Parts: sequence; C-alpha cells; structure tokens
Amino acid sequence: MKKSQALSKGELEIARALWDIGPATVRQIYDQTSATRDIDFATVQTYLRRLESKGYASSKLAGRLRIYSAKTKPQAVIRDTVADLVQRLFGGSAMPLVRHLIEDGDISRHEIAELRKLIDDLESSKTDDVPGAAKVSGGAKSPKEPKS
Amino acid sequence: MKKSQALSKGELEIARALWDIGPATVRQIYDQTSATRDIDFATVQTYLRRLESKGYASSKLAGRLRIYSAKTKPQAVIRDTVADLVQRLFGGSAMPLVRHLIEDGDISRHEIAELRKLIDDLESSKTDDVPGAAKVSGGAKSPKEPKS
DNA sequence: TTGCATTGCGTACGTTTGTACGTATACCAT
DNA sequence: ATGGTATACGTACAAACGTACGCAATGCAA
Repeated sequence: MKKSQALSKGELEIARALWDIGPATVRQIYDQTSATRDIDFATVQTYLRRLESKGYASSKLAGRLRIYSAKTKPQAVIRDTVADLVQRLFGGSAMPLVRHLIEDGDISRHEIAELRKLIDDLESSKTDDVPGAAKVSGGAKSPKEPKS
Repeated sequence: MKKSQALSKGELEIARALWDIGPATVRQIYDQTSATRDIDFATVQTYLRRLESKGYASSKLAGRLRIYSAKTKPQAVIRDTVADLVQRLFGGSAMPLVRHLIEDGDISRHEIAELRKLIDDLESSKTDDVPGAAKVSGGAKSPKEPKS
C-alpha cells in the first residue's frame, strides 16, 4: 500500500477551500483564499496542480477553464493530519490536545452545549457497546467502521 | 517582535522529547525518540542543533557532552502550532477540531470524566467572567485577542 | 597502550515547499 | 480586426526539510 503523501500546510489551506466551495476554478479558490491571506493567483494554481498530482484532487477542462474537484473527503485528510500532529506533539494521545483546545479559551458559550452533548453521546456509545441498537440522535458514530 | 520561526514536524518531535526528559544529551533524546520511530543518532543531533539555532533550545558543554535544554515552554509552541493548523484546516475555529477529536473515538471512558469537568469549569468561567474571584482549579486562561 | 566505541561538528544532498514569472492562447469589448 | 484581460501551463528557484556521512577528538576496556 502506498503511503499517500501528506499535504503541506499551504496545500491543506487550498484543499479546504476546495472542499468548501466544491468543484471550482482556480479563480474561485483564489478569491476565497485571498480574502483571508495574501496569496498570488499563480500560487493557488500551483497548489491545485500539486494537489492533483498527489491524488487529492482531479480536474477537467470545461471550455477553457480548468475545474478542480476534491477527490478525498475532508474527514480522511483531517484525520490523518491531526493524527500526525498528535503523534509528534503528544506521542499519540488525543486527550492532551482536546484539553489544550478547551482550556485555551476558543470555545464559545454556545459551543459548550454542543460539546456537552457530544460527550454524552460518546459516553453512551462507550457504555453501550452492544451492537445492534442504532441511536437516532444525529450522526451515528461508528468508531472504526470501514466506510466508503 | 520577530515572528519566531515555526518548527517543522520532525523538530516538534524532538522538542517534545526534550520537554519530556528535561535537559539532556543527544543520546538521551535519541533513545527516547528511537523507541517510537526509526531515526538516526546524527539526525537527532541535527534536529537539536536546528532547534537551538531557531531559538527553541540552548546548550552547553558538560565535559565532552553537550547538554541541550528547552528554552520555550511547550504550551507556547503547542498553542502556536495548533493555532496554525486550526487556521489552515478550519479557518480559525477550534470547535471543529474538538468535535473531530471527540468523535474520532480516541477518548477513553476515563477521560470522559475529565472532559466533563473541563467543560464545567469552562462554562462557569464564561458565565462568571467578572474578575476578582480566582478559581482554584488550575490556571487562569488568558483570553486571546478577539479575532474577528 | 592500543583499539574500539562515542560524540561533536562541519558538511552534504536529494526533496518538498512556498512563491511566482513568462509566454502562448483564448475571450471580450470596442 | 485590435487591444486589453484572464487563464493554462511549463518552468524556476531559494529556503526549509529530512536524513545522514565522515572525520577528529575523547573516553573506556583489554
């Protein structure tokens, strides 16, 4: 199995834009990205090309415009990226990162509620690990289910 | 103020080892790190040198051995590193990352309790944001600048 | 004392990353 | 038709990265 090449920080940024707006031209990605940070059109083009050559995007010409589409789901890339970070920074435990995020004061009051619910679901899924009974609440979270 | 150079993934790994075991020789860092992943002694040496040249570590000779010490606190580096990731991957919101971590099933049952407590503290600190009453639980979080 | 192992230190080298230029071409408004 | 504008595409290039070699000096065991 080939170890799919990891995305660089810059590539991640462009990938995110691509996930956000779906299949898009270079200009669309450029507009989206340049709103946040200073970047050249040609640079975006290069990133998209590299994204494609690494297998994270595909493209086709529509007339004279090239349309890029994401080929991987954000979840997968995010998972790998975060896992790598967690590995290097915390030896593989996710908890220290969670702790950091919560303690670092970036969670709004409103989000606390969601967080609490998330934890409730998590707890019940850990407690009730008898398969068969699917919960209706929101997203059914299967821990290791080979999807796609 | 100079924008301190960011650490690469490899450098982060070595920095972590240095934080873990405190002032240490190359070999100590090497032993610690090579237990987890394949790496050459000389590579560790190079990383430590680079860490020092970037200002994240200092060193002195003790006899014929060079002792490296971390010069920055892990919190600061972690904060910057994670902030950068969150920026690129989620446009700056921490919540999606927290959500990911929780939903990705890397939190043990035991950690759930801690998490809940963390949230409780967070909530009370948000609700009661009138200064003056210091909480005993660990650490006043300094709120960051209100980014957009 | 003679090696052998260990470490410091300088140096190297192929890749990847970040950033962009230049040119040919296709499109649009005049 | 003509010129300006946008885009594709090939190419570039310095810096950072990951990884390590080689030599000199020092310490240790036989």
